[in-house]
Amino acid sequence: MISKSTEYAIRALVYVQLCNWQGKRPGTPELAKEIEAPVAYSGKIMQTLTRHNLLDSMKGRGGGFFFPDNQSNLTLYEVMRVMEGEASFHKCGFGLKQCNADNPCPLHHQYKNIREDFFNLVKTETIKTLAQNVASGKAVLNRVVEKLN
Amino acid sequence: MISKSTEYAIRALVYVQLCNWQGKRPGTPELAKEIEAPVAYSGKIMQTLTRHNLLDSMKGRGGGFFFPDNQSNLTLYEVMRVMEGEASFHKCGFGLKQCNADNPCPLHHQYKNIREDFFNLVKTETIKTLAQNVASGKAVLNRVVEKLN
DNA sequence: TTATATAAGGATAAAAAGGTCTTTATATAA
DNA sequence: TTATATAAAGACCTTTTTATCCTTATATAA
Repeated sequence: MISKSTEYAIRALVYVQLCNWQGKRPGTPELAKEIEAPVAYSGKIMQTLTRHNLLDSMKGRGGGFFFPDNQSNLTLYEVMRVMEGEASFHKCGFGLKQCNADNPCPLHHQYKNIREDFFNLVKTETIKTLAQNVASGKAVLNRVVEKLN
Repeated sequence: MISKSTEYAIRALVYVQLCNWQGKRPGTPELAKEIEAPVAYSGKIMQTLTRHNLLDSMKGRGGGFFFPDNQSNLTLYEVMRVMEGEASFHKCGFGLKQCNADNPCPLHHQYKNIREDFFNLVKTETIKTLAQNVASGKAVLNRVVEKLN
């Protein structure tokens, strides 16, 4: 449903947002460590994201990644579309090339609901909303955090 | 969400069910053609399914695939579990290794609902229910059927 | 200006998923 | 018994996804 690369991308962007809120611009090694992804591969993914203008970057000493005005209203949909393409949202759960109300696969109507719920979710949630969940301590970005008593 | 191999498997099983209802036991070439999948690869998939006893087969002339008593109450869950493993049902949408109510990823609660709906769907639908949709003309198995006026 | 830290880019490699080919075992029919 | 049709099995190949390595461009700091 969501590829590993897209997962890395979303986690990375959430981390960039968190850093930006603190006036910082993380670089690839820092960000890769935080999201527990390979450094070089994370670099490639960030490259894809900046090439598609999902965020900005600065080269050179002190450089890093950041959002314009340090705020991201990117939906997960936009991230996933850049990483996997629009088609990934519309595929038949049964694998048929042609599958619609007129020529439904045997699973069409039931699967349609789930696909729509998913679509709605990624169109609603943004990097910012996810980052807020982390900032407020309601969610975690990577490894399990020890709970205090 | 569902791999191509699992899609082939489900489509093949539905076709076997339809044939069985007509007192026939399809072989690999026939079945592969019907579900529009590569013959040799279909053979491999059928091998996996019979090895896990999701259906029976007969070698030799006049052989083919069939369900005991010509009826299948296999859920899609069981097919998918054999093809992709139990883990595929429980993965975090965000890619976290540890993700649960105590240590939720930022998408945990919203994604949980979708994953549960999907789980419920594959636990409910069976090869037989899908085959019934095709037999009654409410759904198609493969290519688009021309509609008569 | 020079050293250094960074993102970008290109080539390659490793792993996983999807797919092919050839041989073997087994059942049926002539 | 022999020929033939079939599933099973094993080795291999191809494509896609994930990942690595090395070089280049660019910004900052000393």
